[in-house]
Amino acid sequence: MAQEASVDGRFGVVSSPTIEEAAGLLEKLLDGSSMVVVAGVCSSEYEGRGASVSTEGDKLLIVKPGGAVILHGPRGFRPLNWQPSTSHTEVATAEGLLTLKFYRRTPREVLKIACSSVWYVAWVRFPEEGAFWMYMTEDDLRRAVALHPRELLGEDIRFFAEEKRTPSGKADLYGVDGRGNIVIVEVKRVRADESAVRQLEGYVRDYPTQAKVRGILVAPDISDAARRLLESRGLEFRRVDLKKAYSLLKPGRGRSVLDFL
Amino acid sequence: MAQEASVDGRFGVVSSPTIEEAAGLLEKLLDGSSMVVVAGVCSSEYEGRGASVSTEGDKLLIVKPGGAVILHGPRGFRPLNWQPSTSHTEVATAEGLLTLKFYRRTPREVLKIACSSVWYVAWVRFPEEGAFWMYMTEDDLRRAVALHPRELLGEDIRFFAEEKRTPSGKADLYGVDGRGNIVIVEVKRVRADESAVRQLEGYVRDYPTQAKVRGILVAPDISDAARRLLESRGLEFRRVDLKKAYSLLKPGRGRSVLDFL
DNA sequence: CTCTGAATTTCGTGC
DNA sequence: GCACGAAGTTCAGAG
Repeated sequence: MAQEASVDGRFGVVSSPTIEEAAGLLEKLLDGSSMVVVAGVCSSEYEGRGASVSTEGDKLLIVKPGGAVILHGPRGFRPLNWQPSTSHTEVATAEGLLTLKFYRRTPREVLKIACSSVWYVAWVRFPEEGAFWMYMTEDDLRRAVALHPRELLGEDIRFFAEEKRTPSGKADLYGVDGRGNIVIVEVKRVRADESAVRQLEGYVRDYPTQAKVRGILVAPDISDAARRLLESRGLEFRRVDLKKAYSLLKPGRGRSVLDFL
Repeated sequence: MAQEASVDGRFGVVSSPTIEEAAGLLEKLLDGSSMVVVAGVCSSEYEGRGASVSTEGDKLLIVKPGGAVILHGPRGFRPLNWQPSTSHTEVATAEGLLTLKFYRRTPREVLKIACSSVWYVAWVRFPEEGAFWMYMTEDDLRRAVALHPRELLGEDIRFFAEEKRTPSGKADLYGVDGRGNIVIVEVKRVRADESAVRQLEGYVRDYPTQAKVRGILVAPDISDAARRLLESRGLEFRRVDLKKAYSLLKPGRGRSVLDFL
């Protein structure tokens, strides 16, 4: 039998609901006003860009106001199934099962969940969103390199373009070195691999000139295979210290974020 | 004041706990035995490979038996913060806040969460994991192409290698066409973009022969820019019908999964 | 361990 | 809307 606890205006919890009670609750809750959690024993089916099936097991279903649907199993960081947004939702009961269907228009896909038991249904109404900031992104690193080439690359390069379109894609940085050579820089904030070299190779090849074009891969590290590929293509690698790069961007700021590294 | 509901062997819910009650509960629950959900008003801080901060807002914290930690805000599919696995967890109360710290060894990173209110704490003990299958992956498509080149590519190609290492990376398929040309195939299950062309270009260039090597990009679609790049490099594109490809793999099976597409 | 590439990748930005 | 590339990407498979 269902037991309710603390169902006020802000949030609510109902534990051990019957299938019918859960369906009735969700009918109301899945209107986009609430961040809803359903825990129970469920199976799932996804059809769309791919297809997947999961058999009965303990699952955690999260439905957010924006229409994001996330189904977690007991293990792993990634959800078993999901829908980044939903255009239509159906709640029903059939043969002792709570069935939920989440449809998406583009791309066309559907996620079906069937629960034989529901441990609890919990929700928070009109949840408030805090602010969120992220630091130490590739954008930050690229900006640091563009502003401080001498400190980070060991030479003076005057950069004149960022994120410029070429037939092969968008290159990070374009500049001219002390001898007047065109320099194309590809920046990675993680260890560079072969795909990074392929990117740089394409951008260098695309540059419309007969003159020598230098290609420099800038990253905190590079894999052996990537380095071999890079050298065979006549490209260069410059190791960059992330702490140094990020500290160059905000010289006055406290470095608490970096101390941990 | 805390209200408990249905705390039996399998799962439990406590709503409106005090900060101290929540801390006491989590102290016991975060031992790897349970799939735990905490809803409350929290802020977060992450430091490690990158760094991020979120201010107070309604959050949903999920901690799984394997040590995965996932912090969701009210919107979006992706969590604000996470830890794919945790090596050490700390629960404490300080100045009216519930503080949780999740540490990871490699890479070295830490996620700190501070909650001023806790709406509820809910858990499922020793959750059972169901089975999971995924269909219509790139592997499936590659196998279909390798087994049915005539139907899918419009010509007979005898494939003799898959996923072979080259200096530029690992190419999907190697074969010989009717005229004895080497053919390298790159398969994509989604629309092919420029990076797919760059992959193929590298593999073709790496093939150790003076003779002509054909490079074929096989995908359901290709972007305009990718097609231009592909053609400028003398490579080929073959459109493949995913339904057809997947049905070739399992001719006898029902096609319910594909009917939706 | 590292490396490589897929992923129902999602997400943001620019066109 | 498409397209391109980053992501604290995660994940699995191979070496």
